[in-house]
Amino acid sequence: MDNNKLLAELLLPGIDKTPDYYEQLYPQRNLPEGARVTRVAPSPTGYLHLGTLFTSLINRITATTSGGVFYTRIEDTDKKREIEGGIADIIGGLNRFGISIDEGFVSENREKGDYGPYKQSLRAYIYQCYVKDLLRRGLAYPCFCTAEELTEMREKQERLKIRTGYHGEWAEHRNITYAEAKRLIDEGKSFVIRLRSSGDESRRVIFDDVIKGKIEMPENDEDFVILKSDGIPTYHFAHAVDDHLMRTTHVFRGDEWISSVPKHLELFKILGFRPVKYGHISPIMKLDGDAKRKISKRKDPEAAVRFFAEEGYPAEAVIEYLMTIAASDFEDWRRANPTSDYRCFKFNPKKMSVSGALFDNNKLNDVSKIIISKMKSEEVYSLLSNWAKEFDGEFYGLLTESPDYTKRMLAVDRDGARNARKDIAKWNETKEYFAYYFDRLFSPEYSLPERVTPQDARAFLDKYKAVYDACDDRQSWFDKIKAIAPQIGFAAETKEYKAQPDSFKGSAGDLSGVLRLAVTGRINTPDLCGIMSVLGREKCINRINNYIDNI
RNA sequence: GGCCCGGUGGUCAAGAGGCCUAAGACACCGCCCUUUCACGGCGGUAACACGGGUUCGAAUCCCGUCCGGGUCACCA
Repeated sequence: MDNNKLLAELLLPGIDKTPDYYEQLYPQRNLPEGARVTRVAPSPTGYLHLGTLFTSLINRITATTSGGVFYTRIEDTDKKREIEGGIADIIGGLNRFGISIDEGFVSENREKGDYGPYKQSLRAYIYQCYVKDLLRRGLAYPCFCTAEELTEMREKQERLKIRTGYHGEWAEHRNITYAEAKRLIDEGKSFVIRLRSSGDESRRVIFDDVIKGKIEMPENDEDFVILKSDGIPTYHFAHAVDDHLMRTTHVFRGDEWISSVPKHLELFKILGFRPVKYGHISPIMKLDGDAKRKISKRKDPEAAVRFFAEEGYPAEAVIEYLMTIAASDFEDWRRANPTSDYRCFKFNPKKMSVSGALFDNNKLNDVSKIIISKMKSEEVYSLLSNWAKEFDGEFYGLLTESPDYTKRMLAVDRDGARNARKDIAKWNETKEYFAYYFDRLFSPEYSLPERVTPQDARAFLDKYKAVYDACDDRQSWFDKIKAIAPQIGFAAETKEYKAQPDSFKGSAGDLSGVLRLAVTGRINTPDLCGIMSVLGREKCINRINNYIDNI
């Protein structure tokens, strides 16, 4: 047996499957021409991050647009950094945001599909078969350097001002013999397996990124690690093997990966795999002082997708906003198709921004307001109460005490309104917004509109009480106010007042302001007539009386 | 520092040599509508990073400078 084969047996004994076996086990997918197979491969080292959601959305919509498959794969090759509940949060989050998963992990512990297992820690044996094959072919070798030795080497390279890394002359164990390796192993030394790179730094590798276009870089010539000392592959190796075996066609991932594309391409080549198409996504940025930077898990609460749920942004709004960043033609499409599901949008990665977009809260709020304004009261009731149940117990109690009352409240200026209000962006604003509907939250200030004296206010309210009828429709409701106005020196019509401001104390509008303040404690509200009708006679009269007593 | 990528209003962006006196959206301001506030309508402020080329003509092509971002692990 030659050196390579001896080495392969020494390093990975008991690994007896060959690449051919897996090629047959995971056949080509039977999909129509042009269908794209995409995936998202989160690592459970933290909770669902905005960037991961964004990446998932792009991969999802790409698969959808092309009639392909979108799957999830858990990249848990770094056991040290893994956190409890990470998978549940990530997969659960994708589900909550309506990113449907065709294959792979569909919940914390359930996976489906024929290309599994979809968790890398369960695929160790597969990777090792491929590594062993590389070893036999002389394309990989063991390296016994310790972390300290590697650091020392890098420092030396830095001192010498030459390119750092384990390559060329610096690749200490590149030509290790079977005998040496055996001796070191017998001594109990641990080792990693490195690729024996045939790349040349002076040659260029060119690839066509579906988002960024043509990119040219020096070839990889580093003998990077493919199998760690614990027998688990590095990201690079797992990516090549998994995406090939799972028959992925397109990989959309964060653009921090661009610089490792030469490594990946080299791997695809020596493994005999057809390379995937890459699309590198620019990160979502945030303004920090006046510097733009990648949104960060540690510093920015909005980095965790959970934040949006807590704030009470409807999932649909977050996705809609993300779509506007993802595709520059999305808003045009939306204008042309105001009621279509975003999933019907034909996504074209060429329309993606090449540079990172600043996260724009104004825009998110606007998008969210539009979405909420289109909902009917039933839908608002269901989403709002679900939100409150999780994040505001007191409000939840109030909201669900009388669902019918709450729904009538939500219907004001909404169901059947010709112009939808756009004043709610997220559910955590609604407790304050709807406060006057609930005695427990109602805390009036007893102020007066400009131009109205306490005497006039009382006079108006006394007269109003006498004619008030809780069943009045909008028109008769306001007609009554207009009828009272001239009796106490106010103009019935605003125009009248504006034409001759000196002839009147104010207009009927000022008087409705008095009523508004009395009943809601606010100077601005949605349609007062509607509000009073939801509140009911008893509450309105009580509040009017209290107001009269307190001004 | 090496290697990549990028730079159009405050933000997201359209723009592929003449259609650019540079779209649209968000934000901001004003007016109109109006029982308040919104909604809606109309209008406004505001940008091609800089310097050289190429060309009859440059936001668009080339070079340089500056600025921003990413990456250089047994992390993904």
